[in-house]
Amino acid sequence: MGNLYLYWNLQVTGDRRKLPRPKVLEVRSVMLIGEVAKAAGMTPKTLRFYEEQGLLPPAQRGLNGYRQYGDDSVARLDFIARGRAAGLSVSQIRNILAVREPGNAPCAHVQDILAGQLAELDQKIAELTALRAGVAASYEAVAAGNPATCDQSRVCSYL
Amino acid sequence: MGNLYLYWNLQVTGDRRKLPRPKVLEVRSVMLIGEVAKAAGMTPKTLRFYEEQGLLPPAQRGLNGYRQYGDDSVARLDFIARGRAAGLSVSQIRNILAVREPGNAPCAHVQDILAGQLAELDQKIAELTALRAGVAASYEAVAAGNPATCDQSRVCSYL
DNA sequence: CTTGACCTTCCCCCACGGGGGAAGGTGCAG
DNA sequence: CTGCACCTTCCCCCGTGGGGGAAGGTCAAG
Repeated sequence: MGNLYLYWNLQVTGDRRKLPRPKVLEVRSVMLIGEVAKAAGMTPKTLRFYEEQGLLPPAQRGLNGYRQYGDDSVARLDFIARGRAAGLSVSQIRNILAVREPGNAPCAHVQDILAGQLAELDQKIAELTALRAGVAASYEAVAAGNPATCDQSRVCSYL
Repeated sequence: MGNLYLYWNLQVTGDRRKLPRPKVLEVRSVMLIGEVAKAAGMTPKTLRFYEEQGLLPPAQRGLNGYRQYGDDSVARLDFIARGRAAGLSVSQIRNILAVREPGNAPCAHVQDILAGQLAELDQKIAELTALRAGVAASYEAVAAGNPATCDQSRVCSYL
């Protein structure tokens, strides 16, 4: 966990003279990618991947080129994690986040996406249930049959 | 649809003189990869892929290098298609077929695999059902909420 | 003879969600 | 000074189930 000082901010904008020393004007904490990844239960690789995929805005860089993250990044990553745990794909999460960018709440959009997710889940559940019924029928047939009666010409007459 | 003649068989072993002409000693029908693929509702690419993956034995080759298939291949491909339709992975199907190779019926093995499939499907259905419940709860929260009350610091307070 | 429809091998490509590891820079401690 | 742990970019890899297309051989018909 590093610290970001006004020192740095003003160095960027030009004048650094007459400014208080570091440790005096601490502005906000800055985390390295590994720390923020750990805080979000992910790996640095995953964070770079999310940035590349547009789930995270291009991170601020320190003078050494290191990515700098604040607590808001952890919150955003938590949101992403919740979305993925909810079965949303990366692109769906990107859609939600993109809609929010301008500042307007994406609730309606989120609602649409969630409705789509519900329909998709119902579809998948129905497919798997039908598949399960078919597999169960095959299983019953195999369990009831005698291996000796297997039709050699069909590899397995029960499947 | 081509025809395989004794002619070819004996040409391979050497002496082809004194042999009956083709069309006389027809032995069995031989299909090209495209025909057999079409009969099985697949593409030639898929058949080569299955051969590479060990689902099909390395095909016999004609003198021109073309793969040669018989009706047994269609039956085997139908088995594979049934297995895939039943949700079996390529490697699971390979296991079943491998067990059958020596000649013993793999019914017990098939039964084990189907039992595993059932357990796996039940697991997946349970997961998706739980996920659906969570998504539905989020949906209800979003639908009941007022966008104006969105907590800007949390991206979307309902997810 | 030419054309078209087959076939062969070869290698690269898709989505998905990242992981592995190389080669090189950085920062702090001993 | 030398480790060590961290960071950077880069490119390739996993598994799943094939698809696309190039470059070249083969075969029958017109």
